[in-house]
Formats: sequence, C-alpha cells, structure tokens
Amino acid sequence: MSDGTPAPVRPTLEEVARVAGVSRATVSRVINGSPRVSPDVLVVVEKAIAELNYVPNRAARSLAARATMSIALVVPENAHRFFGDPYFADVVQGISERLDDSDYVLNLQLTHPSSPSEKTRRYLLGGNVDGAIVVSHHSGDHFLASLGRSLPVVFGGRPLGQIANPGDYYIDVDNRLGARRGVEHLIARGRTRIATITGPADMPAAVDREMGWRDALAGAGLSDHRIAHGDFTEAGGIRAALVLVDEHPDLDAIFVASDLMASGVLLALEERGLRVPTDVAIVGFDNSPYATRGRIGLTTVAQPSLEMGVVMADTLLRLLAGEQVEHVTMMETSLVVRDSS
Amino acid sequence: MSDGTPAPVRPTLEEVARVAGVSRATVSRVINGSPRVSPDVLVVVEKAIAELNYVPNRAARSLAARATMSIALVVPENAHRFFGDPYFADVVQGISERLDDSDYVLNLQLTHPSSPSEKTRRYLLGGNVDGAIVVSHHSGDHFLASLGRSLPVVFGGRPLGQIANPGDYYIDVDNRLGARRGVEHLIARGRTRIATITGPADMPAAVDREMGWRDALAGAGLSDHRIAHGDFTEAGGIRAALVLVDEHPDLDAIFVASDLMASGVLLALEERGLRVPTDVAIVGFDNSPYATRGRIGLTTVAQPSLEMGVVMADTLLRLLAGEQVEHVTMMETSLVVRDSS
DNA sequence: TTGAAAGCGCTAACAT
DNA sequence: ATGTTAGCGCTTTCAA
Repeated sequence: MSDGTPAPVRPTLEEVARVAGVSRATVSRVINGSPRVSPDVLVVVEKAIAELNYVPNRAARSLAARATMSIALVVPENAHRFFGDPYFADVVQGISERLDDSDYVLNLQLTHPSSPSEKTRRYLLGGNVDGAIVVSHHSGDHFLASLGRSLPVVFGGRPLGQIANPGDYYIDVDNRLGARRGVEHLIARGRTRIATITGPADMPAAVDREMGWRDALAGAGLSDHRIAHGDFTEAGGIRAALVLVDEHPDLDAIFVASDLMASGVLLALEERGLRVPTDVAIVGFDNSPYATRGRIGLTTVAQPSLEMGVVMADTLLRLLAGEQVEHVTMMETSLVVRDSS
Repeated sequence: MSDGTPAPVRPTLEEVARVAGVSRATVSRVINGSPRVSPDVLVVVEKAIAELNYVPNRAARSLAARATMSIALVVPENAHRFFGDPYFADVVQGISERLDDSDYVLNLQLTHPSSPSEKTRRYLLGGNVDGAIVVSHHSGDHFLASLGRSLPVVFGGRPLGQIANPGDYYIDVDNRLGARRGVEHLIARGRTRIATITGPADMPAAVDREMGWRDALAGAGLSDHRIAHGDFTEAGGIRAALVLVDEHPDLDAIFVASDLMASGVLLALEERGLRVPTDVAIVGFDNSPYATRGRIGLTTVAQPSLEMGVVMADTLLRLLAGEQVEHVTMMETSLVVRDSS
C-alpha cells in the first residue's frame, strides 16, 4: 500500500471456483467444512485456495450467514483505569484463551464509563458482533444495562440491583463471603479494632465487600465504625489510610477492598511509622501482582480472575450455540495468607 | 435474548424507506450525510429512522462500500505483558482519543508474540479492517512485518533492520539519543562508573537505548563494560541489579532501559543497603507511573507515549484518506529529573 | 455429491 | 434532489 501502490486485489470465492473447476457452492462447502464434498474435489479446491492465497471476506460472509463470528468485550473504563488494574488483565487473558479454541474473534471496545458513545452503540447494535461480554463494575449505565435485550450478553460482575434484568447472565464471585472470611481471619489472629477501606459506592463488588466486613464484625460482636472510602486506586488507598489512622488511632487491622489500594496503605503506614503486621494487620482483596510486589507480602482474598474470564467466554459461547445456560455463575474466593496479617 | 427469546428483528434500510415514503437511495444519502437531500425529506427520513430505531448493518455497508470503517490494533503480546506495561496504556488511550474524532472504530487484536494465529491472519486479511496499527517491539514475526504489503499499516516503534520494508510507516522516538542524554546527565552529576540494564535483544528500542548509553560513555571517555541484561519486567530489573552490584561493586550509577525495571532496581539496591542516589544514581526510561510510585522519585527519560498513540492513529487515518504521508515520524524524548540522580 | 439461483442489507453509478 | 438498477462476496435452499 505504500506510495499509492494499488491495493493487492484479493481473490474471491468465485475465482477459486473457476481455478478449481467447480461451482461457488462447492467452494463454500469446503470452506465451511461441510461433509457433503467428495474427497477428490476437496483436494482440488484446497489446492486452489492455497494457490490463490484466498481468504474469505468476512463482511460478505456475515451478511449472507447472518453471523459475524465475533464477539465484543465492552469495557466502560478509560484506558488507564483498565490497564492499571491487573484484574482486567486476567479476565481478558481468560477470555482470549477460551476464544482461541473457538471460531470467534474478540474485539475490545473501550467506552466512556458514564455513557457509551453513539459509535459504540451503533457498533454493538449494527450487527457487528454476535454477542458481548460487559465487564462493568459501574452502575448507572442504562444502555449497557439493557443491552441484554438486543444481543446475547454476559456480564462480568453482578449488575447493581436497580438496573439488573431478570434475564441477565453474569459471572461473579461471592464478594461478601470472601470479605467476611478475610475479616474473620483477622479476628482469629486476635485483632479486635478492625477498620475497612471500601471501593467506589457505585460498584457492586465494593458494596458487597463492605457488607462482608460488617458480617464478620457483627458475628464477633465487634464495632464496625472504623471506615474510610477509597476508589480502587493506590493513591486513594494512601489517602484513606491516613484518614483512618488519624481518626481511629486505636485500630489494629484494616481490611482493604483491593490489593492495589492495600499497596498504598502499606506505603502510608510506613510513613506514619506503623509496623505491619505488628501494629496493624492488613488483608487485601484480589490476589493481584500487587500483593507480592512489595517487601511485605500481602494477605489477601483471592478471586480466580483468569478463570472468570474463561467462564464468561464459555457462557457466551454456549448461549450463542443455543444451549440452555445458567443465569448466574458464582465462583469461589480463597484466602491467601502472607506477611501482612 | 434470554431463554431462547427470538432475537429482535432489526429494521432494514428498506423499511425505513417505506415508512418515510422515499427510495432506499435517499435513506442511504441521509445516513451518510449527503448534501443532496432536501431539508423536508431529511426531516421525514430522520423521523422514520428514530421511530424504527434503525441502526445500519455494517456488514452490508462494508460489502457495498468496500470499506469497513474500522481499524485493528495488533498487539503481539500476551495480555499480561500488554497490561503490565503503562506504555501500552498510553498508546491505546492516544489512539482511542484520535479515533473518537473520526468515523473509525478500533478493534484490538491480541496475538501471540511469536506468530500470530491463523485467526488473526484471516481477520486482518479478510477485509475486516481498512488498516492496522501494529505495536510490536519484537522482531522475528514475518507475517506482521510484511503485513504492510496487503494493508495500510502503521508501526509503533521501528521494525528491526532485517524485516523492515522500505515502504513501511512508523512512529518512534529517538531511543538512542534519549538514552544518551540520560547518561550524559549522570556524567554531568559527576558519575564515572556507569552501568546499564538493557531490555530484550530482539526489541529495537532496547538495542537503541544500549547504544545511546555507549555513545555517552564513549563521548566522555568512560568505560562501557558494566552491563546486565533485563527483560522489561520488574523482576528482571531486580535480578539484573543484583548481578551488576556483585560483578561491579564499584559502580556509581545505572542507566536502566525502562522505569518498570528501574523500579525493581530500587528494591534490589535497598536490599543490598545501597543508598540512591548517594551511593548509586539511577536513570530510567519512559516516565511511566512507576517513576513516581515509590518513595524515591525516579529520574527518567520521558517519551510522549500518549501523543505517540495519537500520531499513529492520525498517520493511519491520513493514509486511509489517500494523503501523502511521511514514512517515519520521530518524536522527542526529554529528561525528567527527580530524586534518583 | 454438485450446481443454479436467489438473496443478505447496503452503496453507487446512472438516469431523470 | 430523487429514484432505478446493479452489484459487493458470500451462503443456502432447491433441483438434479
């Protein structure tokens, strides 16, 4: 294409047919692996395909077959939030792995967190994809929330109550129970003045983890007034930790709703001269690379993010294949104990 | 789509035409913003479109117009490498921003680093996209290297010598000069026993930065034998730093080919009881978030990654518009001085 | 097992 | 300014 060189003309199915000396229908059958092709014809056609370096035109194929064989991964986040969070890396990797075994290709649509652009809308509704996976932990997006009515959609993470449709499919972990187990571990270690740093209030995962923290404290008859709000970023973790130690100097443990924030908490505590875990024990959530990158290994509630990606893709694929699929898939968390508790 | 509910039938252009009482051609003109439509007809058609909730079918449109209005971002990395590197986040953000102002949609193709799958090949060659941006810092991939012959392609980063085609388009920074300036800064600070930690030898950026390091040392008559090889990961930075201080205990500075690795170097030096910058001065490369996340701010060679993304997209867009475009765009690096030097 | 023929939903000359 | 008419490259009945 350089320098105005005309684009190389791609051979069409018709030319393959001509070269092979068969009809277009037969070539089409070969391409689609139909059993109704005699072995010798198959050889001839495949030779012609190889010879011409033929690659089927997908637009034409989609149009005729009414299937695009591609699915969208919709991420209502800006690139930085998306890339900064190792959770997404795992999910995407998992989805890719599952899709590698299928005929579908993935294409990623980054959209604005608040309201997907008209372009995204058109893309999703314009017959570009056969289905979509939405990894959104945000509420408030009406279009995405109702996307399931126009297209097979699988959500990563439970949609927030008010926008969930009964027919939705989603994959999630039991954030509440996981958080509870994490806090119970702190209690078992003898901690009694346990604070928490939450995630954004518009994310179900954040809300659920806070509830799990309360569950555990209530179960042990402990007070749940030590709380600060974060935003799932490291800087937010630092800020929240400073607020917490100033307001509740007596705290002896913090359950932090994400490892990324917990990593900030570690920095903040060090700055204040507090030792982990001697003075303050920490439990994070995710078991992301951040849990092991500092000098102090982070005790954390692990979620199987990669596997969640696999299951999301698998669920959508089965949906597309017309199978009956469970609407909700809950995956297990587990506690990983390291230095910080 | 839940529970086998039949997919809602999407209205076609023909139905819009019928409802509006005009021909299909007219509706098509309205959709494509042709000026050859009378104001009153335009109103009627737009009303019909809104009423029917019509969204054009892109496959049909692509087929007829011979343009897909979408471009591929090809990333020959696994999800973890891709997500782990803030450089990519910036580039993607930049590309997205530029594309937001255009009619093109982006779709991201993660492929295996060594050899893109047959699926990727088919996707790229099957008329799914009008052009591609390849952000590869790897050599050895013949398919991607020659992709420019079948499709308008812009490369992020210079392709390695042996696989570069004269007609290729690429956007890069002057890694060599940037590295040289970084090392010269160390020399100006009075350092004389300056080591380096390189990136993978199959990446042009890594090779160029090493050469820049040599340039600076040669210019000052200093020795360039203190060298260790890394892999652009934090763990690799740690390993390389340990090797370096063991083999060359006299070193007083290290030029590290990426901030991510430099962040590992900081950890390693601390472990060895070496103070930064008192005992050892450090200069990184990228000016990524890692440069500012630790206690010690990292002096680093900044590259305008986000803007590079913008320029990549812009270059491809102009190429697609049939404009004459420069083959090589070099962008400037700049030195950001912080605590570590 | 194979071929002929009729579209899939849209755009783009060419008329008018 | 608007309509008519051919396709774009493929899949898919329907016959043979």
